[in-house]
Amino acid sequence: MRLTTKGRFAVTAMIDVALHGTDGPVTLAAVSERQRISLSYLEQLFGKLRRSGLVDSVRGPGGGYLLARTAAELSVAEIIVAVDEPIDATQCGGRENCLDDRRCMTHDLWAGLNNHIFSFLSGVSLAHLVAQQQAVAAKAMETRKAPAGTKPCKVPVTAAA
Amino acid sequence: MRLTTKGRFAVTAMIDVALHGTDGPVTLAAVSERQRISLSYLEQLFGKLRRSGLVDSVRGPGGGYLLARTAAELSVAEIIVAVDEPIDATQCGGRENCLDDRRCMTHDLWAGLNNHIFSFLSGVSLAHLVAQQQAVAAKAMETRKAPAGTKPCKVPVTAAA
DNA sequence: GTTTAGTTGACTAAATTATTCGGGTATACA
DNA sequence: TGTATACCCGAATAATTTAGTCAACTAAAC
Repeated sequence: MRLTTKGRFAVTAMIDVALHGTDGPVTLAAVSERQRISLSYLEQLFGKLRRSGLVDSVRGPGGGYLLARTAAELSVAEIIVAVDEPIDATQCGGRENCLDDRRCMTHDLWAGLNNHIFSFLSGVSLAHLVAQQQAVAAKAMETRKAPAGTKPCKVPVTAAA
Repeated sequence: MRLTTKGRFAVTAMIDVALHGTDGPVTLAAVSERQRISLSYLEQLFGKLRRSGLVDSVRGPGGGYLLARTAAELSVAEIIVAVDEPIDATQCGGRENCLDDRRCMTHDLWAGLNNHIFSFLSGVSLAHLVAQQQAVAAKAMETRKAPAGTKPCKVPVTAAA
């Protein structure tokens, strides 16, 4: 389990698809413009997401990508695993020879920690993130009368379009 | 919160110090040999760990590094944060201008997820990892009579020196 | 049959990770 | 006082990953 910006891009894009895919496929061009992620990079990421069975693709005009399951059934862990390289995890696992004690210690140690993180992220669904975000947006709408400019980056009231 | 092999190296090295630092400082040369991590890389990592107050250093002959606190008081989260770059986290937070709705959505979204992961890893102490590993080692010792060679990478019985 | 949009692969640039090198400084010890 | 040990520091480098670009191709709608 690795956590980099690559996985973030993937999750962000998936949330975009979840939000905008309610009535038909979402084109990567649209995601690219909204999320400011390069189109070709998205193509790479969605190629992996598709091969992992997380999204379905529709070709031709009016086509695009759709979630293969509901947002509630798609976990953050799945998305990150799909786009991140298999990760050699522990240098000794398999091909590499096991040099000495400590090496193996590291192996088991990280395998255990990986499991923890993985199971944690498996419990976080796309729907959960969306709901959380919408709650923040709703809260921001109520406190809109607060002095403008206090915080440059704030969730706009039109977020959940 | 980022999770890469860099953080793993740091945690692995810290565990090595925890295990071998019971009676005096541990030299990076020893850690380097045991964990097969390049000495200079360790120096870089421990420079950060020291500046973050996670380890204390002793110079001169017989010197080395010691945990600044007990293993139970050192969390995995602290170690990873210490060695990983500050991480720009969200492209819009501060310097960057907030282009549109979605940009900010990503911001809050990841900030939330970061908090989750961070608090989770904050609950995992160095002592916890060591204990977990020793439990595995103890178990391996009992089942030592199993046919040799079934699993090339196994925790040796002499691990908890 | 033209346009839309996914599909694929190769190629490049930038960033990060990992390593190497070459010097320093503080301290124990003889 | 000298010398060896081991931390300390910064620069340079190689390898890998991330991010972006380009070009050609395929499937489907109209």
